[in-house]
Amino acid sequence: MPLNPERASCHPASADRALVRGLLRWLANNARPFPWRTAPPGRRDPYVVLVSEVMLQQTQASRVAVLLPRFLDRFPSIEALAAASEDEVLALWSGLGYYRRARMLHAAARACLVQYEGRIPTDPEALQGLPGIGRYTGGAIASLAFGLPEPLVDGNVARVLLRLEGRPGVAGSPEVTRWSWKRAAELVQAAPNSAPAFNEALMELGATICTPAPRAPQCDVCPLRAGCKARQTGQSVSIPAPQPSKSLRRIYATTIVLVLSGNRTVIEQRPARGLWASLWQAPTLEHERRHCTKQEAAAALHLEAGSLHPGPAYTHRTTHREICFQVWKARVRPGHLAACLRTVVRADQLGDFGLSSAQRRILDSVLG
DNA sequence: AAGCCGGGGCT
DNA sequence: AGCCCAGGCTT
Repeated sequence: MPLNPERASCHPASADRALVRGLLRWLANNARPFPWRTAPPGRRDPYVVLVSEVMLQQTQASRVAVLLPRFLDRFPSIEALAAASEDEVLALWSGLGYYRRARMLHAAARACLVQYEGRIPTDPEALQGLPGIGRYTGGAIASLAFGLPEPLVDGNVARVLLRLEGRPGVAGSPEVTRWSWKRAAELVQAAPNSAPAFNEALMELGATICTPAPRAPQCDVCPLRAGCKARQTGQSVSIPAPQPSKSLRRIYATTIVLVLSGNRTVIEQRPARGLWASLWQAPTLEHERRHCTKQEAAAALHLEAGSLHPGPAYTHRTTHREICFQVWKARVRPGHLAACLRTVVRADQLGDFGLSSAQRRILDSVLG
């Protein structure tokens, strides 16, 4: 008689408790110091947990470690964030990518003011009702800030759990997601009082020891190596299976950096939807198949073709786009600017605007 | 269920 | 240079 798969994956609570204990011992000596880890897990400032966890979505911790302090310095409280303009929030998010997160975080701060008297709710259901907060981020706030025994599963946790179990599956697939949350909930139930530290330990182990391909996991120093099925069967590297590759779209972008007296330049705002939505940039023309010609670029800005001088060229890659930038540079007098080019800023004011990394790099290189 | 949204680090 | 990682929302 075949085993019921649900029964076959059942774990004795005593084994789960031992696993939790092992991880907690390991975390005590191996947690990396990060700006959002200023208090023990379960007793952190909910606002700092909210901001850092939204930043950490799809973003490496080392990157967040650099940019979080600047953000918290400017917006030290949920009231300060709610009172800010969206433009300024985007400026402080510049360089982090996935800029919709910044808008939703801003909206979440305002929602907390309106609905919860400026407090961040403790209930996971209420948390998930806030913009930009899903199952993972809601669990992280409930657990790491409020100390509740809530499970949480991010990419690191899913990978660790899959390898422990020797369970194949494609990262991020619905089936893997379902199973990971169920397993994480079982483990949290095995030691509800230690849930926050346990959650953090699982994520930290995944980030530093049980690393994703192509980095080889450091199984020889893993606190869970004795009970890891993937290690026993030599499958650590092949679990989880890679996601099917996505198609890459190429875009040809022609950017014209206008230089005015006093080291000033002209910027424009991108459309509210799509790539780099609502962010600022030097005037840019985008095409599907080729760069526009020097004449086309000059005509679009009502300049003489002779006033354009070649600048740097480089390719900017994102997950599913390749943007080939061709840069032109033109010195112009303020009185000769076309009407559509009305936002003139000093080079040293560009930090006050939300710019993509690509535009930041272009403007920095041309304006010095 | 599938597609959209950046950026940086690894080998 | 090429390949990889990862939440939440929208459609």
